[in-house]
Amino acid sequence: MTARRRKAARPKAPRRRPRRSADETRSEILDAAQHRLVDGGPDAIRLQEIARDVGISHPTILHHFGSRNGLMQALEERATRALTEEVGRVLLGGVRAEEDASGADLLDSVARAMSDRGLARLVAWWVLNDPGADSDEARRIVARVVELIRVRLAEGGEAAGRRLPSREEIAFSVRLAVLAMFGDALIGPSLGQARARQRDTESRRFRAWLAELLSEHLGLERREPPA
Amino acid sequence: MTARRRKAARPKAPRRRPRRSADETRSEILDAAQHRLVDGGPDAIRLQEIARDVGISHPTILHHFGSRNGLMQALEERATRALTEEVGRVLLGGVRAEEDASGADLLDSVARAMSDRGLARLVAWWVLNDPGADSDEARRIVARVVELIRVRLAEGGEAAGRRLPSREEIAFSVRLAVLAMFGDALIGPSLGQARARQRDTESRRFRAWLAELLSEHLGLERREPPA
DNA sequence: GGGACAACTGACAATACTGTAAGTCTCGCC
DNA sequence: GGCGAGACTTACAGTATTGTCAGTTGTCCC
Repeated sequence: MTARRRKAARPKAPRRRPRRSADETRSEILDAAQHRLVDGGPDAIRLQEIARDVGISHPTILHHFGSRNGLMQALEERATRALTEEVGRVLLGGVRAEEDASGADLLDSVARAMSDRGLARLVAWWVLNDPGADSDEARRIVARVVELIRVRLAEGGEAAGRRLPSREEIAFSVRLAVLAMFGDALIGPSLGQARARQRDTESRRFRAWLAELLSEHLGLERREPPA
Repeated sequence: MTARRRKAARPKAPRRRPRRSADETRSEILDAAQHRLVDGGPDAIRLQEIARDVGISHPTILHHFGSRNGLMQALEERATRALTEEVGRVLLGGVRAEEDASGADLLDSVARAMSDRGLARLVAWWVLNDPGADSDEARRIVARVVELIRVRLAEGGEAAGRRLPSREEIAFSVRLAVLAMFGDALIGPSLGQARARQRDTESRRFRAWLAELLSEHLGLERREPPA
């Protein structure tokens, strides 16, 4: 009675299956996983459900990522890279391109990445799951941003003969901006005083206000492009 | 072969068991659950482990809370109440008691509640798990704080003949402070530029800096108590 | 064309977790 | 002292989820 422990998979309906490349599938799996993570909470990452979303069977996920943990790690890596690139793009692009990418636009970009693309939730999730985590990546980005701002302040300040804020002061400003956008994406709407309809407007006003506050504090207010 | 589906629990060693009151046990269970949630991540709430922490069997938890969900709900309720009380205590007490509870102390209190007691993590967890959540409680607290500050500004401002900031401006300031403390508790250390040893000092400096920034902006800087 | 490699699958195993049943023991109360 | 309520336990059921196995099929390359 113990024989035949396994039954072979039989070709039920040998339907022609279009096959994707490994990278393509991996990417789709990651997309689905991220989607679920972002709007379903941490418990929403079930291999079977992700598989269903993508239209594959769940062992395929294991085939590609080795284990559930492997999937999570891949997800984290990909998102970190995306975040880094986003920040780099926004900052380098935004700051250099136009003369006045002052404050508000920059904050808006970061805010969009944080909330629209679920970055804040992703980050929050990692932090919760891995309390001791300590991202050198983030530190490095902040450091770079601080230097960028310093350079810009030096350029603009010379002409006006203003005093240059200390590195710490700049670092604190950046930290504040990041924390505010991060927190805003998570709990901002619950803190707003406007009615539900106008939360978005309120958030935008808040960002503008913050940008103004910081520029003012750092002495970065170069307004009125030559009319 | 189908009889005797259940075996009665037999008195293995009729050890004298000291019995706690229901409230006591409930409270201990909640403590353990919160502890696990705060420093083990969202997946760390397992009935069996909580039961082990407390020194009871897991059905006892179900006996007291009905279901796992019931436990979570109770946890949320208790923490919300604690938060509300904390904020109220700090604000009403802190603002009224001494003349100069200005900014920094207040931020420190909130920060302590957020990080030491794991409130930030708790909140983050709820937000992640319940994306649509929208806390009226939080909104109400913010509103109350705004009014308090307004009153205080009006008192101090009359003498100095300063212009009173708009409600929105105050609201934004409060929002910023809350977001900053919330975010700081979660990802602050990963953003700091100091080496690991001095993160605490850096955080404190950051709070002081923020308090200064906000007081200045709101025109709340009444320094130098009569020497 | 044929062979190797890898994408992919269905069936199953193993495990872990929540929840239930039924009974024991303690305490407060009359 | 007896009794009822409820705190608490053991044993078990049910189910969901990750992971394994062995096999099939498409694709690339010679």
